Amino acid sequence: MRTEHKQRYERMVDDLRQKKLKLTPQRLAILRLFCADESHPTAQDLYARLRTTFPTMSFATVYNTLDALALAGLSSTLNLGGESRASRFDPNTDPHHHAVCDACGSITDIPVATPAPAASSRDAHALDSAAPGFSVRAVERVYRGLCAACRKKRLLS
Amino acid sequence: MRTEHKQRYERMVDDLRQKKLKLTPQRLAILRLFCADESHPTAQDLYARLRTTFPTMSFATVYNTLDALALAGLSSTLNLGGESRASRFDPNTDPHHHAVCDACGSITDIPVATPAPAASSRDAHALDSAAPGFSVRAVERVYRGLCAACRKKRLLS
DNA sequence: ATTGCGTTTAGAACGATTCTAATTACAGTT
DNA sequence: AACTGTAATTAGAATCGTTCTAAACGCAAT
Repeated sequence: MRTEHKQRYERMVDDLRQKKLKLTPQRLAILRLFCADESHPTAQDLYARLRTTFPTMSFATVYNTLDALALAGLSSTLNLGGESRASRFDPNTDPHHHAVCDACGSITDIPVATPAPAASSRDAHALDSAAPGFSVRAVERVYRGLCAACRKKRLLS
Repeated sequence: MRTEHKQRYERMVDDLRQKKLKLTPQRLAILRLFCADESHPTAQDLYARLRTTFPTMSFATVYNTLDALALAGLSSTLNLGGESRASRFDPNTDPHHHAVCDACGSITDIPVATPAPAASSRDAHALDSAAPGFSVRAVERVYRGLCAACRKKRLLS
């Protein structure tokens, strides 16, 4: 786990270096926080935590850095609606789905189960019938429901 | 097709009546536009078209009406990111997925292919391993890529 | 040490949505 | 058909998340 985060961090730093982008202390701090964060934080979340060590940090810097990572394919941006309309940022580049809790908004990564060929061929057919000529680049799946903790709370009340 | 839209409209009107909500001319106009619109319009889209017949229509009215429908389960709200961050509204209550064009932002409904039991059991297992105790209410799937028209344009340039 | 250009900063601007307080008008009652 | 309670509409302000701006700054190549 810890090593996985470290690898993420190193891939991110390497990418900035390769692209001749500057390794500013602000950027490195953002990367360090972000690559170890499984909670799919908002820009606000990161900003708030960064301000404790960089009192002058600006929102633009957070967004700029996250944009650079997304452009490099080292992170992605999730728009899942719900209470807050804020984007959630995801440093996990392995193929995965998301389980989103209706009550608390928590997001959990779900590794993809390699699909049965029969199922995927049926899906491909449905897609081609409804949207002929559409070329798929990526498929996203979101499970909506209640996480274990919120389900428990709901049963009590 | 036409009858399908009419049925949607009637379900919407019936629901408002049952809930003792008032059938104002503004609401009826919104329903008429919306239930026949396959383009997954934004609130802006609807507002702009409604203003031609209701020059005094307010945004709040559009949002209020769409909220009422969503609450009744007669429509849903899509947050798909992309260029504009505006929500897209969907009057189709049949189970379906969405194909979203990266270039033009168009959204196409894809009816669900009934999944192979083997595949869905594998998915359930992956979900339960990664998010134990999560109770699923709904599953959303989004295909990202290029629609036929945008793919064609891209090949030419 | 110098210097060029990418970065950061604070704050303004922006787009989408929600809220507010005052006005209007539906629909049930007489 | 007039009356009335209450929900709905309106214009505009407020809010939230995000992007832009122009000036100051500082990394890294020389």
